[in-house]
Amino acid sequence: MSASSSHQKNTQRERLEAREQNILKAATEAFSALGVDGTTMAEIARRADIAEGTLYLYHKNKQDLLAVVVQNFWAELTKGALIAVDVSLPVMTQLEQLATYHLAALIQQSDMVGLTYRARLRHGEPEYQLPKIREYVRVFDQIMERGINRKELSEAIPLWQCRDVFYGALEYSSRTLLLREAEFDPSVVKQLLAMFQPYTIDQTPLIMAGQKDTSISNRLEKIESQLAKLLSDRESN
Amino acid sequence: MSASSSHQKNTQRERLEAREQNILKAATEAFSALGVDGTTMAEIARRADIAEGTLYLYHKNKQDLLAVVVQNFWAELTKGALIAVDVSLPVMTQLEQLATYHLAALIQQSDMVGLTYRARLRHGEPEYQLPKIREYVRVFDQIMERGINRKELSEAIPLWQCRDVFYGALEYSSRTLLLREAEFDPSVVKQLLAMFQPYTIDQTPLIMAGQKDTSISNRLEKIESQLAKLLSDRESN
DNA sequence: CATTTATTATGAGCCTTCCTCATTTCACGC
DNA sequence: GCGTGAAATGAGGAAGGCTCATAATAAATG
Repeated sequence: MSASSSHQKNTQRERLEAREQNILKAATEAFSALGVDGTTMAEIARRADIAEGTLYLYHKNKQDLLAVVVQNFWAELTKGALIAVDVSLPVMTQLEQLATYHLAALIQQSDMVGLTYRARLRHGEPEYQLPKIREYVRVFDQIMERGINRKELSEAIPLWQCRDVFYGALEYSSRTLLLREAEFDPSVVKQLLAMFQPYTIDQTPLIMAGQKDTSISNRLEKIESQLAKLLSDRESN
Repeated sequence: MSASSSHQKNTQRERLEAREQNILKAATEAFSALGVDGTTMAEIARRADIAEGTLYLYHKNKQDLLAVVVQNFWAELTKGALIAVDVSLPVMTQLEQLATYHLAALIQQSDMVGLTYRARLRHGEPEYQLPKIREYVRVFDQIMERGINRKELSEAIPLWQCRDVFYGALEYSSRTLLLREAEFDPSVVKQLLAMFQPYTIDQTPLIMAGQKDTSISNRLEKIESQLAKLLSDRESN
């Protein structure tokens, strides 16, 4: 089966693989454009240029096909996130990169968020979580672990709660921005990261000394960032 | 019902109202237990003890019925939230009450979260937001406004971003807790509120008096110098 | 090449579900 | 009672998910 060079163009397996990709692409575009309920299996078949029955050779049913589409999306997102994050930088910068990447992706491909909620609903429903999403979430966890190892983050940081704040806030923010038909807004990321400041271990000895009153130092940080923002805004005018 | 002794039991309007409530209850229970796709109009009609066609005298279609169910849920939640929050207490305490109430509700009625996502999908889809949810969200906004008025919160607080962090984090946290089959966890609320600390204006005179703390004045000086630098840079352009 | 065998593709048709509408039942005033 | 308008009904149309008997194609064999 290896010496298939004599055959026409592709080995059977390759043709099947290509067909599979074709179906995935057709389904993704259809679901994205028309929604789950608005998309019929006939429509997907038409877009993939195959018969309706053929779909069922590749996917058990519509729900299964949707799950594959969604999983594929998150797998691609994971690849992009790993590229967007530069591990050589301070972890707070890495978090900023991830947050920026994530928010931009949610805004740009907002349909996929809805499809993801839909794909989770398996009919035997312990609210199953898709494996590829787990992998994506791990990108955040890895950054945090790195932060702890490098002593840039407190060991006492409540990891999973921070994760929920991070992703939860970004998803809601993306929805707000879309609702207002606004563009990507970097201040969202800024504000969010500012909230994680209390968990950072400042590297400069100056701050180490002032660590006793976090409330005040946070307020100052707030002023600093706002000031910076105001100034940059003025500059752009 | 006592005064209308001449009539059988109820006036027609009351009977219709009761019927409406019956349908709402039947639909809510069915959707909640079986999911949207798992619930047929026939099943709802059966539970409400009416004919299938009758459903369509009260609701345009299945999607519309779902929307009514979901809206009703959020309206009830709003009532509960207003009771749960004691406006005489400090705003941070009010926020804690709201967060606790919200998280508990999401955990206890997690089905409704899924139904809500489903109800949002109108087929002419600018990702419409349900009015009753808007009202619910206002509970948070009112607390924040109160905080600003009472000088317990900074005026510079980015309201909508805080709102997204608040609700986004709580929804994600509820999902995490459910996934682990864990109970309500008060530490989630604690951690979340801690992240809002930077926006609070401390009321104790202690801090007011300690304003000449060197650490603070040092950092203020730094801000001043940065500001001066930025301004001079700007001038030179 | 010819023939057999295995794999892959097809689409007519079944079944379920949403929804409509012609018909029937009911409530109420006269 | 009786007529009128409102409310309720359920049979049936329409549409979509999915199956399966059949056809086409590729691989294996002589």
